[in-house]
Amino acid sequence: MMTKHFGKSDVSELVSSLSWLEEDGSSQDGDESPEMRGRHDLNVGGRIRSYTELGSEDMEEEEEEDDDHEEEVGPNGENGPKRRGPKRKKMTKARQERFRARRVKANARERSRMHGLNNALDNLRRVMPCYSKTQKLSKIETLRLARNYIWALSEVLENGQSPESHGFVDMLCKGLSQPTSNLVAGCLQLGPSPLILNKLEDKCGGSGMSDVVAGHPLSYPSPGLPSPPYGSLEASHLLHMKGLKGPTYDNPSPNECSSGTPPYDGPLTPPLSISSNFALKQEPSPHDSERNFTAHPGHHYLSSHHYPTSTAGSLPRGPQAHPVFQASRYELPLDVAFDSFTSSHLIASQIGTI
DNA sequence: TAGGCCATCTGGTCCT
DNA sequence: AGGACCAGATGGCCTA
Repeated sequence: MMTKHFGKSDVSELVSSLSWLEEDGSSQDGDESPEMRGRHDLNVGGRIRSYTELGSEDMEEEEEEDDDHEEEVGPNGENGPKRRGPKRKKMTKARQERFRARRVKANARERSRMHGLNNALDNLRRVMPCYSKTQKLSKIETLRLARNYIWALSEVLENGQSPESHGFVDMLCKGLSQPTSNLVAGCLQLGPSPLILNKLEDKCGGSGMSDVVAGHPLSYPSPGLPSPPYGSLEASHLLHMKGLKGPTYDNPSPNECSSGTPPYDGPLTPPLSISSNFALKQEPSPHDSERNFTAHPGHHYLSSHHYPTSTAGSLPRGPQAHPVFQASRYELPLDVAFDSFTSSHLIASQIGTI
């Protein structure tokens, strides 16, 4: 089977093409075409009534209203703009039925199209570094995190930056809402709970995989910390990151041991191809200079200063973060939550105690 | 109750 | 002609 390997320039282009995700809010009004603006005008003047609300009589009524508008008189007495295009035919009963049938079919297609889109988005969620079945990222947060993830990994490729570093988490959290930032930071720093590790151990017979995961600095067991639904770093992701550190790593199949989440049956292309990307000759991308991302080493990435709370409280949905974890956003209860040297050192250095 | 997110319906446009 | 795609409108659900 042929596998396409993406080089750094590909990654850069991809990240650059997603730059609109950085904008706060999803409005793209600025890109609106004149036709679309015209369409807005057509919508002015009343709510569009759906055909689930309209009986056939209502449809006829609406048709008559439309006919009346054709001779509309403007505010100054002049004739208003007439509707362009061919004059509408009278809605006969048969036409109404055909129209209705067409509409029903189109609705069904649109529904299934959107379901397909949502499935794809769900698959994307599963390869994100903090996939949680119970605390689903919203669509926009998923896209933003995906963009950040790609960008962060490209930085790893380019600069050899450690995926365990503060900067890596910083990049991942860029532009995300505070709850999502907390989720990501928590997943990457605190790693899966002992429960997950135990599960992995059970599944893997207490050898190999569990050692690998437990040995990873990112996955240091954190007694007293909440277990999912606060999200977890998938074992597969740990493996990817571990794989970045050197060629001696024994990389078992990610499908052999999962961390309690359903196995993703689709291709795991983005993370799995990372190590092979190291072998590629990296060429500077023309988009490199266009990237306006900057890592912010030294920032407290758990602080509200860095991650505005404009959408905080709405994302992610579902059970809210554990009080201890929430409190850690500001108070950093090192003795309770961060008992590993790595995490404590990291957090302590951020708050300036070292 | 307000605000965010989401699913659905809808009509317009483009393409085959 | 019909399907895919898109964006606006709407209402429901949920959480703070």
